[in-house]
Amino acid sequence: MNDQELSKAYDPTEVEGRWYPLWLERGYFTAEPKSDKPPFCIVLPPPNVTGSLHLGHALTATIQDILCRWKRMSGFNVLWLPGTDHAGIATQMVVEKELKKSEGKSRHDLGREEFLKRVWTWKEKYGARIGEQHKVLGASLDWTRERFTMDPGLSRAVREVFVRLHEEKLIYRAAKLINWCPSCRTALSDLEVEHEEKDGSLWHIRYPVEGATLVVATTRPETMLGDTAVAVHPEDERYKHLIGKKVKLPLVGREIPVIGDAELVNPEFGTGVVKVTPAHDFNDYQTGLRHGLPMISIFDDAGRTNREAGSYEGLDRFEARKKVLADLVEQGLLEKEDKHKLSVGGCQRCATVVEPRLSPQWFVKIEPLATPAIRAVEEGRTTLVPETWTNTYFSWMRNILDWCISRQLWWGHQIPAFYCTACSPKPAGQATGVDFAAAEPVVAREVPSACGRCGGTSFVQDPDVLDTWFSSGLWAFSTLGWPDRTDELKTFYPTSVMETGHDIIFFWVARMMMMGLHFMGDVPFKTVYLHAMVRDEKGEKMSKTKGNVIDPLDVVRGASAENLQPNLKNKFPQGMPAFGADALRFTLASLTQQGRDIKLSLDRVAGYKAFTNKLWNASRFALMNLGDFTWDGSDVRGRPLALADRWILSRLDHAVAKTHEALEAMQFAEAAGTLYQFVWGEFCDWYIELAKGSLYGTDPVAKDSTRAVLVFCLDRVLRLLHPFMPFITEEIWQKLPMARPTASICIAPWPKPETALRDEAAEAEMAPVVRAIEGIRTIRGESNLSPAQKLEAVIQSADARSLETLARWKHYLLPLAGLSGVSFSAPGNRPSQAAACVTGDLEIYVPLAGLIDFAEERARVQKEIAKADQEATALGKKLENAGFVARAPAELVQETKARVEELKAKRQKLAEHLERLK
RNA sequence: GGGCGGAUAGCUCAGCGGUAGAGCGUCGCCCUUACAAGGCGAGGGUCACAGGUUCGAGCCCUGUUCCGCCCACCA
Repeated sequence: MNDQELSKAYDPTEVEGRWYPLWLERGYFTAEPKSDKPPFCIVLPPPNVTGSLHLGHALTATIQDILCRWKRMSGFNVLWLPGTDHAGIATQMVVEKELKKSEGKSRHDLGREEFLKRVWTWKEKYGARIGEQHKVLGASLDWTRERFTMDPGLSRAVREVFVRLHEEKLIYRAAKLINWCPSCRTALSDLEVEHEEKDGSLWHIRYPVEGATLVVATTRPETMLGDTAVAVHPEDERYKHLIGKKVKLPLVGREIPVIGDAELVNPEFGTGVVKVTPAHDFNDYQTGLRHGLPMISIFDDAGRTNREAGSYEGLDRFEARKKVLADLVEQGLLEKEDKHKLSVGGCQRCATVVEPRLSPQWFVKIEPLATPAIRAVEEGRTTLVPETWTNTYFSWMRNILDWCISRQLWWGHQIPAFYCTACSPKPAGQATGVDFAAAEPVVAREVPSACGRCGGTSFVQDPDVLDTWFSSGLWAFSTLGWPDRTDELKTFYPTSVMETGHDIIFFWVARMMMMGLHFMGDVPFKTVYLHAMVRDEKGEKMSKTKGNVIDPLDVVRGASAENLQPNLKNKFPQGMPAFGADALRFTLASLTQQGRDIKLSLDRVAGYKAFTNKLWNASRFALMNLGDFTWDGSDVRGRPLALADRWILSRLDHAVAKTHEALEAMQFAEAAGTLYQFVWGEFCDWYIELAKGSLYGTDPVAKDSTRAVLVFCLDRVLRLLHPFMPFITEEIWQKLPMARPTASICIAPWPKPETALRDEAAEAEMAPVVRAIEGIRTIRGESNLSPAQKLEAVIQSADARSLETLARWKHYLLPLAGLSGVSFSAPGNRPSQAAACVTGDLEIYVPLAGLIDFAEERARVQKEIAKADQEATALGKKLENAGFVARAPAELVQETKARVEELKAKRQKLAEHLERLK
């Protein structure tokens, strides 16, 4: 049996590296395109290829792997499909940054083609790294079906969707006011703008109007260069007579009208007069449309003032603001500046203040797509878990605006719109090229062969690319082979569960719902499980700048001190130990409470690392004591079982049922907690200790029964734990001497509850045994007696059956309570010079003459009495309450009465004992 | 301005109508031949505050105060 022996301490680093390659080689994670088994499918939310995985990814991977491994063991044809997202703007930025750092070049120095080569190189490197990280975590992904959003197949799906939506007039091109990042120099969708409350000013500026002065209030004085009206409320008595008159715009000299607009103007706010800049503010834009105002763009794509700004041309937005204000002051037109809080929109990627800008872009007309997506959730075809997110989903979907999908970037799916170089308008001052803003494109799956207007055969493709989320929106079916009608698509669509973070409900979940319903005619997934955000132990968001990022791989493999972020370095000055993937996964599962942020505490990870060690050593104990026994898989109940055996089998079955129920309800913390409690609190703390009697004894039949139960319990508990801790469970499972139904625990059948294992009688019989042992242990502990000090106990009870049970299982009592002997008798004739404990119907006395200070024992007993009194008084009050007796369930009233009686008896016995201690 | 979470033991969190729980940390006694990453025992909470419903309330309702997040065009 030497080869079966385990090392004394569990070493995850040694074990975890071994199994994954084997699982892969044997194809356990490869889904069958067609199968008689029921399908279960999750598509992994594709991580961005920007860099490495963080703890949020580890959480996602853990939860999904728990579900997939559980379903796989439960007989499902599981497809968990991995992949990565090209993450347009984010990836382009990191590569640009690296290029700048390593070669001092910009992407423009390289040119589009060369730059894209660099991005692909980056993608290969980081895409592979992400794959490796998932393997380290044990994620049972089907790597034969790995996808990338810019794979040829997925790109084809993108073009197909674009063309079809265009044909359906759900994609259109228009010059509208859009969010523009002057730093990234691209359009952004509304979602990519993050609003933040900031301290600003409200400037009051005098605008001269025929014989009078209107004072406007603005937070952005520089935009006055593009003002095309001044608005007042049509009912405002102060100003209504001025509507229709002309204002002479200061600094510029342009004459602009005073208009009345009840929607834009709130007469209560500021001065009640609003300057209108339709080309640089969303409200003003709408106002401009309502009143047919001219729209003057005063900024270029870098956010600098253009020719329209006249003498202010060539200034950055914020310089322009300073200059405008200075000039206004000089001309005595600035009335005052008030402090003012305002919400400023910043670019999601670079935080630059977003500039609303008029620009020709591509849009998705979203309302026709949103309506079915709303209905699908209303009708319960897709359920959000926790369901509190349903309202969030609805409120966004019901107020949705058209989606700007074009980006002025290089990295991404280039828009399949083609411009005929022969008949398209040319940009001013240039002989060649196409004026994209003015030209009419042909939208097509491939480059057209000839121009429908002029017959020309030379085309240029729209240089813009699509919003990254456009392709991710197709992820649930593009990855399965759409637009081809593949077997995978037929088998696995709709997918079973979408598991992702609640921060991307709008970006991703909503878009997948819309695209899935539109192109597949069915929801993309039946359940959406939205997990919480992982934060550090103080509840702060992890970020590189804060230095509180925890790299999941460091947690798994350990890290030297110099490689740790500052906060971790403080915690682990000697470096961080390797906790192992199993411990990290178990921690994440244990902290996954629905609807709450996860504050990851490394102390907790350490606690679960200890748990893996506990499981390891419990198994080690079993292996050391199995001799040449091999469990043949036969029913353990066919053997003569001792009380402890029957009891642990019954408890195990409770754990099986509870774990299963918890997983069904996606209560991962509950499932993990159940298993933790069973393994540590019942199997290790009680069963193993009780089993030692027969294992070390001489009765071969009893010995083999215990051995069979040990193996049976371990087999089951390892299977239950496997979805949470894949590595250690496989390692131990392979070592158990038993007939294995499958070559790997990965595909071993998931344990089902078996009522035949339930044994209420055994659980009831165990109760007094446990109570007696705990009572004696308490006496020992409170008296500060060494465990080595063997004690004699006298146990008395009026209930002969209790005494009989205890006597029968005396060999359980002796070792666990540390007794040299025990005697049983009816109450009365109590030992003197003894410590006492009254528990249930049991009175336990431990003679301690010469061993303890009886003054302390008296104090202890008095405390016990006080405690009993306190509880009895509280319950007594309840019983005196007529309402309680009348209305509470009879059973409860009965229980309460019984408890009071018990407490009184206990008190009585303790008091009598106290008398004898004097 | 709307909406959603959260506030329970020193820390991280369970519990969501019937006598307050776990892990870690703390304090005792122990290197008892599975495990000192361990064993046994103990201490520790007016369950944010104020009302209400109920025989009974961390648990349900109302309001208040903090903390966090999301959405929203108020210049």
